[in-house]
Amino acid sequence: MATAQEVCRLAGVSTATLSRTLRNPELVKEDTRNKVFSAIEKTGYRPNFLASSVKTGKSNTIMVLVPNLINPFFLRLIHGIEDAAKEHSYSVLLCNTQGDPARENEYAAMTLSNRADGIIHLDHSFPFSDSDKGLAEKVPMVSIGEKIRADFDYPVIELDNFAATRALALHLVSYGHTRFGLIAGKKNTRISQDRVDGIQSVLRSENIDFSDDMIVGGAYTIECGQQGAIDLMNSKTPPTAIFCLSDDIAIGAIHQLKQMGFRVPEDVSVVGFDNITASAFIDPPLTTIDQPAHEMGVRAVQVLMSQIKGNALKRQREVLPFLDLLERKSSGSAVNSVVAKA
Amino acid sequence: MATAQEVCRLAGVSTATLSRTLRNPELVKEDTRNKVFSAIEKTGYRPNFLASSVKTGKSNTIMVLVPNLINPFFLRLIHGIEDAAKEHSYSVLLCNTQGDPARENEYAAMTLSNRADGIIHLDHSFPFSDSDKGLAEKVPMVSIGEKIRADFDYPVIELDNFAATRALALHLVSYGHTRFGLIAGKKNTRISQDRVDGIQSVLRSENIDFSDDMIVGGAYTIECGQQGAIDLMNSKTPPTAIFCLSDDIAIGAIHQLKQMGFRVPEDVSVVGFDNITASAFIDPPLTTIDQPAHEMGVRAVQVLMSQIKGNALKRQREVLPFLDLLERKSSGSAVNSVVAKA
DNA sequence: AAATGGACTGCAATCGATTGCATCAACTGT
DNA sequence: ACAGTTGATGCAATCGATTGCAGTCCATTT
Repeated sequence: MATAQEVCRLAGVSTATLSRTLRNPELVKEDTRNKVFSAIEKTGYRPNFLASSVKTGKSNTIMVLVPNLINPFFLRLIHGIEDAAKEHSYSVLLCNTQGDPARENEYAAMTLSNRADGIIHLDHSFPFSDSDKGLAEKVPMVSIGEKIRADFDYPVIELDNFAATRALALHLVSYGHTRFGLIAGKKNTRISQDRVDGIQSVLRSENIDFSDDMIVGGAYTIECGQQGAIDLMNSKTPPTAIFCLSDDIAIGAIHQLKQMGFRVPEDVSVVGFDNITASAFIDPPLTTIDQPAHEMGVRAVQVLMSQIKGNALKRQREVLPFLDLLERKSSGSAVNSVVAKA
Repeated sequence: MATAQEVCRLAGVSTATLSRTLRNPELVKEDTRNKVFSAIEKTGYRPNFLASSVKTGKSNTIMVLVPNLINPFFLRLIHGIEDAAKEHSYSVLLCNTQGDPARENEYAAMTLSNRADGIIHLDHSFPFSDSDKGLAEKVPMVSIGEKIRADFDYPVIELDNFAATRALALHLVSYGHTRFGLIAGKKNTRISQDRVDGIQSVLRSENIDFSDDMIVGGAYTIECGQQGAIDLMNSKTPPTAIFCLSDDIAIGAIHQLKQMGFRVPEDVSVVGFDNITASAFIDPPLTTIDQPAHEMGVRAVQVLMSQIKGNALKRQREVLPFLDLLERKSSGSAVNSVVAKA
């Protein structure tokens, strides 16, 4: 690779002019510029990204902390992040924390050594260790999903989970369901709470009982959906309709219900959350909430970039509306359910 | 953030000793080391990653070029890559080329400016533009899947596609199938060719005809699987068994076949390729080939690291065996197929 | 006691850019 | 014709590390 010196010698200019030609062309006279460009062309010179980064103190990189690469919802988020980052000439460092706090912390600490200019955080924990907390105060960060640490100032991009599950609940109530179950991803998170609250807000006004023991689950996985279906259907009052807090959970639940001899939706209705690609193609196609995943990723980058540029944060929470309730075939009337008759 | 100077002043040492304490501790006397460490602790100092990278010329980053973030198979690969990279203290720059050569080229060129030390390439094209080709010769690179440019020296990690589809074909033949269709991802690629050859090697020895017009498709997507099923079932001699070259394709095909009134596997058997998580949970559960995706990612990193460290390449192609033929419920006997009778 | 050698440590150059300041030429206005 | 601008360029310091070389100190050898 040609060095800057060679280019400069060939073009008959100083390194200062070389640098200006590339970064602030308007400061350089046109024919000088052309000389420089043709010298660059001839030598195949590329400015060393690392060197300019040391000097400017910006790595033009954002770090994405993701708990796993299985949940298809994260992929749509990452896709959005990637697109938006590219728009800003930023690169994306993908960090799979595997839900491990130590690993998460290790990655997050990399921002403290200029490895990245900011963090987009998809996990529902706090990525910095206590010892780094003080230092972390200056690291631009935005969370997607929910915010854990109230004592720490960073913005969050979230979905209007309350409204989304309200829509789902209204949908199921309109079919005449009165016995509900719910399979959660992570329990005791704000997301889960908001979603349960959304459901309750509908059921209460309909005087339908929905108690905590009808909430099972604990992971956003297919396997969790299977186990959740087993638990719910074996309870004293098995539900005729099941809210699944992700499409993966719903896929597992439907699979298990069929395995157990229940028809979906004739005996049990199942609704999901996320709208992953596969959910339109399972049997029956899944009724679900379409999340604006790509847009959430894009917004996260925008907010982060504005932090990186040093702007004050305008809003601490940004709540996006859900896109749509997709009514497909996994939900329907409860009148002929063998479960209800039992 | 504390600077190196402060740490040095506090510890009463030079920056040289600071650096050595962190990078080559064995060169520093123990009590000096301790003084340095406690000064680091006190100040919260972190060495600037960018600065050390300029000096060493290594960015400790590998770039992963991926055509999309939809195909779940890529995710397992990326997972493996990430794990292995972390093992080597390397970070992963995720670059979504979206199948666009311009975008791909733009990313690849970043290695030329020390943005990354090497490339792992999951697309089936050649990431560098012709003008960069000369420069690219020195960039460590490894491809996963297949190699496109014969004139360019870089290693490939591939699956034994031939053996895999042979296993699938033997499986289907043992059920008595004689009329086959195939829905490909990208046609005219080495992968597709090898897979078709594997099938042919079985069918020829059974004297079963399998002509090119029974090969449809063109993308590794669910939608392509749907369209492929339509095309195949509307042909003059519709097949009783369909090879799908990815699980996503198979999911689309099965969905479509059911839509068209065919039973799977009673009328038409469908087999997939990849073993993504969802494929065990669709109806019917998919017979498929389990690819060692994680391991392929890991191997790719190992080979790349050895290139980065300057070792000569030992093998140009590394062919991994497939893990398993998972016989599930989407494939079965052809005797009662309405398709065969028609 | 002098010489040898090994273990530590510091000085200062270096990596490859960016950028404030100085310089110089050309142009403007009076 | 001359002072004052303006525009374009170069000089050299700087970013924050790493590292070759040289110097110091102390223990060992003869």
